[in-house]
Amino acid sequence: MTKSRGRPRKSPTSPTGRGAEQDVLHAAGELFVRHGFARTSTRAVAEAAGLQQASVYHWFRSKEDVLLRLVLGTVLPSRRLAERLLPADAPAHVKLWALCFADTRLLVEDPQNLGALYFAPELGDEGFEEFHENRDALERVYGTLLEHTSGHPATPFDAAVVMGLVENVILQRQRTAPRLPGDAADRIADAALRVAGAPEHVTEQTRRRALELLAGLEEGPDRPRDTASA
Amino acid sequence: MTKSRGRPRKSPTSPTGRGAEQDVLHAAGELFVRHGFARTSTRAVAEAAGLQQASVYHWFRSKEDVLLRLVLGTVLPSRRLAERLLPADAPAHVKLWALCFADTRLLVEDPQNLGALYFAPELGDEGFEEFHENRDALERVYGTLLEHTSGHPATPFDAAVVMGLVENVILQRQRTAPRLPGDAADRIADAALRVAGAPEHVTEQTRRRALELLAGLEEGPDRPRDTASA
DNA sequence: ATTATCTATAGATCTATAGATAATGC
DNA sequence: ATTATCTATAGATCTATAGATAATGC
Repeated sequence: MTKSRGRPRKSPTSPTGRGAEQDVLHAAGELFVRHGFARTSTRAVAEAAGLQQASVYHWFRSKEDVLLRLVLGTVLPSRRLAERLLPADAPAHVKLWALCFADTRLLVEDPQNLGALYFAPELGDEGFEEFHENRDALERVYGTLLEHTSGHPATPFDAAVVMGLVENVILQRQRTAPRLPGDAADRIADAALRVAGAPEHVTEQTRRRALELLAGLEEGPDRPRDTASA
Repeated sequence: MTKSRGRPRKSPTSPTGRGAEQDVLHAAGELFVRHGFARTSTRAVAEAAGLQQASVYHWFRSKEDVLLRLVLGTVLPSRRLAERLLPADAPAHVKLWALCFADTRLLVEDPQNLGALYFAPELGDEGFEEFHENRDALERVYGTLLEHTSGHPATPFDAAVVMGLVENVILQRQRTAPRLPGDAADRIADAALRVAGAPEHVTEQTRRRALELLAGLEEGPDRPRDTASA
């Protein structure tokens, strides 16, 4: 634990314990999801992060920049997962089930439900192109796996319907009462195969093979083992 | 065409031709959907409606009141449709297909895509209880028809998945490129039956019977024929 | 010297209300 | 008298910048 660099904060504890930048992202995530981006002031973010309002601008160029960082942090893991699944050596229906399952699980297990920010109208503004490129790439993977699963050409509409099945859990989490069952990810992935016209593949075998595939990916190529690097 | 009552407007033409209240609702719908509720000022609404900012408050108690009117105007037709379909004399799978089809069509054919307002974080504020009651009632009808179609108990999660399939077209409409095929409503309703575990009912016969059922409802009970009432 | 924070504030909003005004209705 | 509009504005924001300050690094 090295001593911190600049002037000390008035309230000297970092809420996340991981520095001011993370404090701001964490506070903003919570407030943007709960109240919406436009209605959350930089003052409210700073206060929740244990800083003065102006200090946010040492770490971020604008309020929009904070939002961009949050949505990129949410869509990038989904995209990486999808693009590592796509070339895997397994039947298309197993890969589609695995993608829906793992992507749903990412959304369900995010403590802040940051996926809710995907629906912010501000994402239509200039400066969010990088987010949309990544989301579009993810949607194309859904389309490709859907096509290979169903055996028919899949339109962007079809891909969006399946991906919408997954993203639907974001909206369910936002409702007041807790609605998501513990096996939500399995059930969304099952539903995706049914929508894809492959209900005969909704089996224990598909689920088992998909989970094995995902387990393999986690220690697979491009993802070096988490060896304790002293 | 009677003469108008109060002081004349500075710009004397009503954009909708249906009076100031409708002008405000139409302008607000357009702007709230495009830019979001929080980022749309009452000044912008008034200008698009051909009024001065303060005149909005002759017709609405607050900006939130405008939003409430818009979302009620969108969810109420869906709820009415659902509750007239529910007791109809037809198999559950036909009624479920009909509900998904008709509800999707309402969303797809709304010129302003007002369904986008369902996702506004402001709907979580106090004062929107009436909206949520109506949306919840609609969701319960989805759940009941799903249960009767699949033959299994349906959880709130299951109902929300099917209703989410329908509402997904709202989000697809918001994306830049036009993605919705002409038969989007049919395809969503087909997908709903597949998710419900009844792919064997995705047939021309189901579609035909559902369309007949809907045609019957339009002139059926509680909906007096649109006779020219001079 | 560098860094991260702080204080202070400019300038631009934005919502809702108060009260005046210009029509029609009776 | 009633209605629907208008003008003007109070009071409360909100974002981003300027510049001071209090640490550590060398």
